[in-house]
Amino acid sequence: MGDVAAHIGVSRQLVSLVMRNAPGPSGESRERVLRAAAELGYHPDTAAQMLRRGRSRHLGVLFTMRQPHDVALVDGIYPAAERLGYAVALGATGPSRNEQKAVEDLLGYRVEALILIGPYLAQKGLAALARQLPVVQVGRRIDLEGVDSVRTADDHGAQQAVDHLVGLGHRDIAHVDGGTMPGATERRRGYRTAMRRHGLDNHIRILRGDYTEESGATAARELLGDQLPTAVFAGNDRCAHGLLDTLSRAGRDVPGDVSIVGYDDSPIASLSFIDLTTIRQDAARMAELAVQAAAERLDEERTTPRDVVLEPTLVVRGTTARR
Amino acid sequence: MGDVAAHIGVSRQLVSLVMRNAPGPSGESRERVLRAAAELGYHPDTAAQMLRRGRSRHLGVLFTMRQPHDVALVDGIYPAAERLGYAVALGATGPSRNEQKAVEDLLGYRVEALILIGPYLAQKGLAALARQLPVVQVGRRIDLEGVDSVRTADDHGAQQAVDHLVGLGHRDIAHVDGGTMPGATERRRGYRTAMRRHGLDNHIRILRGDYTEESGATAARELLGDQLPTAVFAGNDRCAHGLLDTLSRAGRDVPGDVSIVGYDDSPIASLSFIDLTTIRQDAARMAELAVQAAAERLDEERTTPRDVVLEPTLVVRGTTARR
DNA sequence: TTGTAAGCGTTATCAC
DNA sequence: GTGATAACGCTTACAA
Repeated sequence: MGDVAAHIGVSRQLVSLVMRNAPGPSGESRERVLRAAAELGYHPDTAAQMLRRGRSRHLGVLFTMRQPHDVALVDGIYPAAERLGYAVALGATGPSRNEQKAVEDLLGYRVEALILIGPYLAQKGLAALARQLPVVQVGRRIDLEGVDSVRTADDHGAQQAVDHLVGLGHRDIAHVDGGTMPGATERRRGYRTAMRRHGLDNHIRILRGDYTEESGATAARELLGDQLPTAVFAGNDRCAHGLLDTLSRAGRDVPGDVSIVGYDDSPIASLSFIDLTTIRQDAARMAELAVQAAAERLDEERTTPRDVVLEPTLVVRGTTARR
Repeated sequence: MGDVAAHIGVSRQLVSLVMRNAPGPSGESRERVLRAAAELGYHPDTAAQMLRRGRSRHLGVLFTMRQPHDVALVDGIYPAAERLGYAVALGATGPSRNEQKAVEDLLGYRVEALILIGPYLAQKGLAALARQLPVVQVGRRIDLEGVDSVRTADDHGAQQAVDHLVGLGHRDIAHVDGGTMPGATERRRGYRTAMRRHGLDNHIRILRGDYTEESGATAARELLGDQLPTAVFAGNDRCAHGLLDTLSRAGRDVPGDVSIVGYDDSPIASLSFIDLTTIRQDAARMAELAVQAAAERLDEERTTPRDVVLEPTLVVRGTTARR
């Protein structure tokens, strides 16, 4: 910073004011400083800023890059955070890096709040975390002091899926669930509720799965070996994809023989050769609400937990048809 | 840090020594300090460390979360960096965040080198960047002062694909290329070379594509409407997937009617219902070499550019068969 | 092992 | 608008 100031013969604090565009400097000075900064390739040192300001104005985001829906969420978090004056620190988890480690790194950066996408932190660890800083869990409900959740009404989503299928004349509707994945319990519950509501109690059939293509494929094989339902509601789009491909390959026509509904409306759902009927979660909006929840705790001192629930919407494409 | 020291009645610098496990403190002190730190939920402030140390010991990683292969690279970078004493700062690019912005953020964190995965920074911007800090581009060749590249011998990979197909008796082999995506030029060249080497010059047939499923689907439709080759070498696995599904759906059997080879050996390739013959790029190794290249510039003062090239390997699965 | 002191790049607060 | 000065939390060097 000193270099920039020296280069155009002004004070360091003028440069400082301009760089964080604070009020004061005249338009002319602004321009001179910015030009000089660009010329010298100067960027303010974020670490020094954080230190001096006493706050980082950073939001930590924990994510796996595994689910397309999670990727969409991360995309949405950047602009939302920027609008509220926050920067984003990413912490990836994966085979070589567990949640614990990622969280510790983020705490080291003094992020002011944590947005958890996907990863399943144990309840105990979460509670401890939430005592240190606001935590927002995206995708599943958390009932803990200091933790907000932003999610989709997954039970409604599941009901929409079933209603849609029943409306098409299906009765024999199976569900490949998401096991312990975020939202899976609610989707399972919604499926059961809707089936009962339609008087299809004895058609309820739930296969264990998770949110991967392989679980869909496994379920498809099971259904083929047993008795094929006329429709399947999958735990998410990836699972639906596995179902779809495995059934097709086995000579079953989708949607001629079997209808399939996915969940998420991730990019794969709209691929021309998948063209999956699915339940849409609005990732951009969820990201926005997650950031907002964090900001409310940080800037408006909210302390009572919030559980923000969005309504999902049915997106009808080509994998469902009249029975 | 003062709190921790006060809490157990020791000096701040003892705590400092323990926290970064420097030699000196006795085993007993170590334990007491660590226990106290855990109890108080204390983590050293990374920003303050960076500032005082005068270096960040951070590697900036620019990535899109779009390609599975890129995700695998990010996974590999973490452990590799850790081994060499570096931390990782992630900069995601996507629809809402361009490379420019992501790079500036990383520079603000004073990352000591930049590892570029996937994103296609313009040559000019790259050259300017490389004057400020070491840059490692993963996935494609860059011939610039200050820029290293780590990539797979994509031309060899393409040749392996063609050789494999020719070995199975195929002659009419098309290639759906990756357009301007990283490595696509080399894969195209390798395809041409191998076809010529086998005397199949007049069977050379290249369809424009990119590294998405949709481009594979489009190419498949084109091939179906024109004249179906007996084998297709796709630009990458995602493209192969689009080809595979679209052809299957059109009633063509893979590999009965058409053989398909992908590229990357990403997770989708090994899905049971895709089971794609493909060319494997060793992402973990590439990540390691990328980190190593950066570390060499940083720790061993290497200044001459390096272009590290790995040999890919053919992975035979179920989408290729004797003609 | 401990204490003392300096300094990293920035921002904040003065008085000018 | 400038200039001087302190402070953020930590590491490092040196002496005790």
